[in-house]
Amino acid sequence: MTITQLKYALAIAEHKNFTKAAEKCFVTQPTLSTQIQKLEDELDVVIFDRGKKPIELTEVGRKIVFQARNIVNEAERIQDIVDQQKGFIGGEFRLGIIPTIMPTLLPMFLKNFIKKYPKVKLKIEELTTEEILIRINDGHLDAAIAATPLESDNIKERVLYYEPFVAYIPDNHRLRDKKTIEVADLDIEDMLLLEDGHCFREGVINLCKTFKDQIDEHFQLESGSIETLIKLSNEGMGMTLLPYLHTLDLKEKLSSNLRHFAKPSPAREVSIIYHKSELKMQIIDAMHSVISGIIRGAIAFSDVEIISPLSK
Amino acid sequence: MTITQLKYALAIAEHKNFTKAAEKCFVTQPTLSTQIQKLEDELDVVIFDRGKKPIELTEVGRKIVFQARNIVNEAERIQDIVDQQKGFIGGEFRLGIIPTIMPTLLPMFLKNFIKKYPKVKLKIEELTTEEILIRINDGHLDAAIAATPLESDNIKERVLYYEPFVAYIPDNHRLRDKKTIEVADLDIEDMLLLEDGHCFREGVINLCKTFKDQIDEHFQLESGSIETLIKLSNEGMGMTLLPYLHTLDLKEKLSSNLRHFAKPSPAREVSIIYHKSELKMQIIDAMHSVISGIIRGAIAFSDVEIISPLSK
DNA sequence: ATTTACTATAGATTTTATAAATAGTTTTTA
DNA sequence: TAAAAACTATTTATAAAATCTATAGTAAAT
Repeated sequence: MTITQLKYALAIAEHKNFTKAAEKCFVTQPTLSTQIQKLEDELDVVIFDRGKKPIELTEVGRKIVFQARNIVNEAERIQDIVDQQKGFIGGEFRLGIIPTIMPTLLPMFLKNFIKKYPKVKLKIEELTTEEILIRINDGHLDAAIAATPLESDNIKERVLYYEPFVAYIPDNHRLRDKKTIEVADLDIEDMLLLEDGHCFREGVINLCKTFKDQIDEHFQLESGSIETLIKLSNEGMGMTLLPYLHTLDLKEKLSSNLRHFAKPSPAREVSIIYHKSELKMQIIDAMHSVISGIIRGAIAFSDVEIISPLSK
Repeated sequence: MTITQLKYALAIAEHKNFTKAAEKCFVTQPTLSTQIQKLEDELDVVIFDRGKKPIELTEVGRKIVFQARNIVNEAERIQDIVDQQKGFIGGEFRLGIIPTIMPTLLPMFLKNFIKKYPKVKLKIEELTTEEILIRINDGHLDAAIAATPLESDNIKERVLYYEPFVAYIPDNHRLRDKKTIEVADLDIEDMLLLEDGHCFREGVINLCKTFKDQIDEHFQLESGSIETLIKLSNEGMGMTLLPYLHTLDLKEKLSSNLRHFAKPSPAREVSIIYHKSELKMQIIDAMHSVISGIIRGAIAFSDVEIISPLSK
């Protein structure tokens, strides 16, 4: 049994296809066939049921592949140990970001990061929180940026910043003339909410949920949903709440519709999250420090005192 | 990086000597030299400091070897998964037993066990609890039988039985004429205690400790210390306490000196303990069931109601 | 029935692991 | 301090393996 064989088995289990898995492993298909056969012979069990199309794992195969994932992960940590020793920050780093954070945060930190850590090959993907959790667990993502807390097993969180919500209030809305908004002013009946807007806590959560299905259908299909939210609001569907960073690049005409909350402002917690194994921790640390620095700058321009809904 | 290379590194780290490690790995010394060099070249770090005699691990080498232990352990679990799937109970199984359990328990279950599970190659070693914990952690033991609870991290316990203590009271002792003994009758001043006799709990623990150093010097050096204890008792050094199973094969002359405790009798908890990774769990299960069965038989002949000091 | 989409097998080639012999080190001993 | 002992590293040869190319085999889809 070799680590290579286990990697091959993982690739086949993932793609359910020898040929595709071979490509991903940068070897030919017969190589996989023979290596998997050797592994099966050595263990004297059948791992893959080639009878079914697409290929399926046998019962014991599933257990073996699960364990193979552990072994390969642990093996990769050796390189991690070496990198840490050398103070080397580099290699491939796959980062997931949720849609409502992606467009505002990415332009802010990306240049900085690749300048500071040119040896890191960043692969960034826009994914939903749900997809992110799956991919961190199966090893397809090294880390992600998402709204927290998630309280997911196996996943650790490290807070990057708290992003206040800002009310967007169109013409003719009953709250239009208020200078600052109170949480108590909010009426769920005339408010458009983003899926991520579930962070109010103190009792608003349940109200949000009544809107959630509707929101999923209308906005969740594309990443630019916050733009859509603003347009719907402009067309009289109600007020809405925007994450603070999104309000920074609104056109002047639209930004006149913004109303900040009275302090303490409700906010969402944004964290970098990663597997508990803490693989590639140096890069995660690096990214944390870069983003924290950038955000400190962005917040400095604002007049918003950020208070987390989680802090007492 | 291969699993083989990691195993070689582990062997060298353990024996601090390429030549000895090579023997243990059943390869020649140049094989180890070249494989370790390949590993070091691939990772581009020095793992072993050959300058020192005996060989030492470098700082990063220590971390790598620690991680290698993980990887190799996880890799061995693949075979474990396969065995479990096949219902196969076999392979090498290294069991540690503490001195005061070894001579009585081993003859009782060994024949039974090897008859029922002939494919298991048992390697049994008599070790102190301390040595056992070290060896379970470093992977040199698969399991052990010891007095519990130990509350050691990384180690799980599964109770096999509760073994009552029986008082051994020589001629002319003040308790000689009592039919049954109470815990309250015990006077630490005239009692010889075995190191393992620290299981009284309810306040006796501290008293035992006053004797511990003395006991270490006199009896702990050899496994037959209980015999010595009886002899010392016979020579007027005081009464003593014996684990129940030891009293079963005392000569008739000596067994007349035994006095059972009034129920509930103080007892020691004896468990099979193993690493939390639960490697070779099928064999551990098998051993547990064999020993439990045997003990149920042995206890049936006794008139001793067994009540644990831990049960309320 | 034929094509398509795979996986398995065979034979050749390259790479790798290992052994045997030996050279090079350091430490111990006389 | 010279010789021996106790090691590890290097060299060369060999056996084993991993991999490739080409092709055969097999099941599903058309």
